[in-house]
Amino acid sequence: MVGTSVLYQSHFMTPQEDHSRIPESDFTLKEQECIAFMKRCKSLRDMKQVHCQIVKLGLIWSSFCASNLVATCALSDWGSMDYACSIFRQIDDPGTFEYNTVIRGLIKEMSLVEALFMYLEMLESGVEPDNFTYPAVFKACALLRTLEEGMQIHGHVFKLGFQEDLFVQNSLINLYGKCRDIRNSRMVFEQMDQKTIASWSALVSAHANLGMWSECLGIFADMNSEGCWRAEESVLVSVLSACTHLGALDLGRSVHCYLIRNMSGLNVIVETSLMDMYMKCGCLEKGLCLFERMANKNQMSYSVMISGLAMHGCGQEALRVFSQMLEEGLPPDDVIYVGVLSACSHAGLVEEGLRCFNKMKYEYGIKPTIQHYGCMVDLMGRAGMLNEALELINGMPMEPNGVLWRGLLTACKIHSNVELAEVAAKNLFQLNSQNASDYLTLSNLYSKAQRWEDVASTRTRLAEEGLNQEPGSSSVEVKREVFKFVSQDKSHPQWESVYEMLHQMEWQLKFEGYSPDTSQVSLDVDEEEKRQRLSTHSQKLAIAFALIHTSQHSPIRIVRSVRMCSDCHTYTKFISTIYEREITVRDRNRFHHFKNGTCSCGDYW
DNA sequence: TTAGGTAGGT
Repeated sequence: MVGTSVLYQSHFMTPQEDHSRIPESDFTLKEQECIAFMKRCKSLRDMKQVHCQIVKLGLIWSSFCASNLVATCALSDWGSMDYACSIFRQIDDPGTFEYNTVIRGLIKEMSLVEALFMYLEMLESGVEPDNFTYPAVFKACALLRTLEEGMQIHGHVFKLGFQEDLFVQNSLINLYGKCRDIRNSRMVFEQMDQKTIASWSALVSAHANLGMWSECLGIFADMNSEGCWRAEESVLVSVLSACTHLGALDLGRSVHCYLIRNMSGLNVIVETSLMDMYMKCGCLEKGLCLFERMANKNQMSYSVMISGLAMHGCGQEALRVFSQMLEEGLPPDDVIYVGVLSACSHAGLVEEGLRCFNKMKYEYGIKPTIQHYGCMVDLMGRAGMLNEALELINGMPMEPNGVLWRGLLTACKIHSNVELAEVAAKNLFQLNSQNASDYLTLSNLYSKAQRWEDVASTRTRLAEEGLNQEPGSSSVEVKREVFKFVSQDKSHPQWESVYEMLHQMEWQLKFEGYSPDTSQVSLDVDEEEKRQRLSTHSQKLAIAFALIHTSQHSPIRIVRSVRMCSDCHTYTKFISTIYEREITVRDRNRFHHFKNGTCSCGDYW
């Protein structure tokens, strides 16, 4: 039974109107009419009118009507949880449906803890949950990332025997996924008799959330092989994200083809992920083309485009897109400014970068984060403003992290400044950096300065710390297969033909005027040994392999695990002319596009 | 008689 206090708050009825009980046998027809009216409500005001009618007709005594009233108020977009709860609280004997509705309503307005308390109240009141209760409760746990409570409630599911309900299982996959418990997420999935697109989707998202990109693609392949291949945008967006992170351009392209064939139009999220995938897989033109054709660009589409252009070294173009965004009235945020500042840094646009940094702080009131400072240290460092970069670090309102000191150390390497490099390295090592490459960078600097004793002591310290440098690698995609090479690699079955090819290439390079820059080899070995080591850097092996196995004029795409040495850079420029190939190299930070003897970075990287 | 899971892109 519902009391009357709330009802009289309505503007549409007065206390003197009678709402005496009508016989239950007359409920059905009038109930249906009231429910039909509820469904037509477009606002809380409409709802209050229907509510009055219900009271006037005496139907408020019908638990079906009262339940629907609570449900409509709790779950409609225009609804009000306060109103829904006030009706709910006046129901004498709320049952499972009423509790389920209120729990869902609370989750809808993100009152997640309250939703869990409502579930507890339900249990304490002796109202038995059903298979509709748990998907909602697990959703609350998933959003709160509360694994412990989620697991306890999973126990209730077993106790009540809902463990085989499809919706309960799907919500559990999601719960464990969100709580980073991938083992249990998979276990629930594997124990399911029947799997729907939502089950696959939840499992793909669980892996995507953890950055398990290869597994994500594996699940997607299983999903297809089990005949569950349907246009489900959310799954495809996760798959595109995996392609982006792994550089799996071919799969990304096939997802794009599928979307074009099967969808009447693409929404902004799908378009943005496609654009991101193309840009990060090296297809700048394709990304730009998608961007230009997008009907509705939002802040994130601009952000993806700006950071994509930054990675490709197109600083001016990134700044143009940024201005376009501001002209369209979209406000910049801190993430977009990371893209803008890194665009300036990669393209050597020092003045623009400094101007943007100040504008961000003073015009838009965005407080610089450590990422922004990282970009600025990079920007100044690359441009040779090493003391200014150090000053910026020292004046930061927060403690500098390893990324910043590493940025300064790399800049010192570029500009051969051993003194400042020692300052950067000292700070970096104090942060307990477990990165062997930092020691090697310092050692390379000492080697360039021919300070062999310091080279030896740095390498000894590296050994003492027990750090192993994972060898830098270059991967190349040939006929849909990825081949990975490390320096001086002879592990590939065809290594002899690769080395033969390298030999032939060297002749051509010599003829064209290339001479190896042996200063890039930081070992105290003779000149011949240095040349030999230099000629078998992983990138060169990957290029030789690609030249053997790909058709004439076809582009070569290489993914490096570490930054390119300047000799490999020069070498690749020569190769792009001699063999008339476009070569794209992606390292951790950016792309280099080699064509006709030049590189898109303009030799600034 | 009422309802539910997945929902993504920097």
